[in-house]
Amino acid sequence: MAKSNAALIKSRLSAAHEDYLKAIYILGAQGAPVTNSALAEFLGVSPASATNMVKKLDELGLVEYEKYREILLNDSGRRVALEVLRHHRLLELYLHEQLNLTWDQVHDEAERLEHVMSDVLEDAITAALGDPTHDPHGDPIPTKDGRIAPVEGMPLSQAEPRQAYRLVRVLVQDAKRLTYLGSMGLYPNATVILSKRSPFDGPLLIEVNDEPQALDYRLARQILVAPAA
Amino acid sequence: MAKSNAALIKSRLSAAHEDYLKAIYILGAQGAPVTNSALAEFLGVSPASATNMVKKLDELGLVEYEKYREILLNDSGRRVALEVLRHHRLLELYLHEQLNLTWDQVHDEAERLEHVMSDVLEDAITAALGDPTHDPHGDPIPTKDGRIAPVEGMPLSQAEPRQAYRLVRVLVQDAKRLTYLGSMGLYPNATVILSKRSPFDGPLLIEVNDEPQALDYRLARQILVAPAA
DNA sequence: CGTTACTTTTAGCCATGGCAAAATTTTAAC
DNA sequence: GTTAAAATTTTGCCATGGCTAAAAGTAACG
Repeated sequence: MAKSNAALIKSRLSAAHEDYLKAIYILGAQGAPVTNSALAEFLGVSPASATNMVKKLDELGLVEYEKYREILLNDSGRRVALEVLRHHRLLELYLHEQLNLTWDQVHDEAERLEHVMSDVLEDAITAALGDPTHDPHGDPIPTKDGRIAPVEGMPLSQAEPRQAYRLVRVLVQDAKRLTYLGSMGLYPNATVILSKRSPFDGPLLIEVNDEPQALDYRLARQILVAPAA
Repeated sequence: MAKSNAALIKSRLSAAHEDYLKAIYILGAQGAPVTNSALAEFLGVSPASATNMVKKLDELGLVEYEKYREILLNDSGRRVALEVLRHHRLLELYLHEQLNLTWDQVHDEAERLEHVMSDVLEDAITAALGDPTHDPHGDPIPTKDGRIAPVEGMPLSQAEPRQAYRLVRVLVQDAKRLTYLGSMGLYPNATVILSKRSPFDGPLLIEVNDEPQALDYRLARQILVAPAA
């Protein structure tokens, strides 16, 4: 019942609705409370616009929301958000693996395609990729039934010096920064060693696949690593 | 100058604008004059909506239009229309060849994807397919610089009896009818012989790849064939 | 020609999803 | 507690792209 109801709702959702739900999910996953202004800033719209849309999402039964309070996804809303996120990350991986787009090109493309992808296409892409679990940035791909792997890894900025780590995830989205990181070999599965920290949150000296590199502290906080095993 | 102007215009076009331009092109290619009501019927909107949008396209410099007269694409409009048509047919072919969608599934999917496809993706798909000339229905794919192969073939309904023909194009778009035609083997490149006509525009008796089949006259008019060699 | 039938446009409405500016509520500081 | 600052919502506006109903233009026939 809840399922068919949600299916009915879903078929009437616009790309804007989906973008808001996805944004609420992503902001929520970052820990901080999801306020209308945080949402507005994330989406690049005015706070007034966010308030308006969140009220609509509440009426559609997709979020829990009371004036001046934080926004929470309910089960229906979370399912939609995870489905859009699944589309996004499947597309990113597909575009990268099968169509040879670079990892800095895939985000923007997926951002537009994710809203117009049928179930048939989702399944076809899943099959072509062999039911993958992570996209080219190391972000976990939600499963079709709405489960998602927990966050793994720690920021490279907090790594132990002289230990070998495996790069597991890059949270950076900006295309130019991704190009730059790629040029240093900082892709998922790269082997990274933190050689030396600089004081005052200065750059890190690291080794990427045995090549020495300097890395800005703020970028290092957006790169997640795990002990190399 | 005209080119960069058009590029600026293009970046502001909505999916609706693109759909109208594509529809004007397709209707125009069918020979009949493109009136606002024909356009409205083709797109499934009211005549008033079509009038409205055509006025906007005129203001954008994409069509030549005067009240109560037929609508003509100008060079800018035709270029946009052919680009959208190129996207559509490239996508149909890609979805069919690389992702194994059936030929009755690809039209609706391409209809949505065609409006959100970047140049980078267009080029990647073109490269993956080896710069193809026709989609799975035999429709010619416009080139990137806006040229399109002329209509080839004659309706199967007008074929010479007992002659071998090659099926070159299927104008049917409806998914159910396509499924049905596919079940008879009526794909592009099939060998077709018209065995016998029935009077009063009745069904045709045909042979498809040496299998006898009955075919409705109206469908036969939407199947184009060329002499087999 | 003039009248009628048909096509096309205009006028006025609706929903969506933006915005800025004004009003309100919450939070934080005293 | 009171009050000032900050965050949030309300109000009223805009553009887009639909719609229906009414008005106007075109065409065809007697």
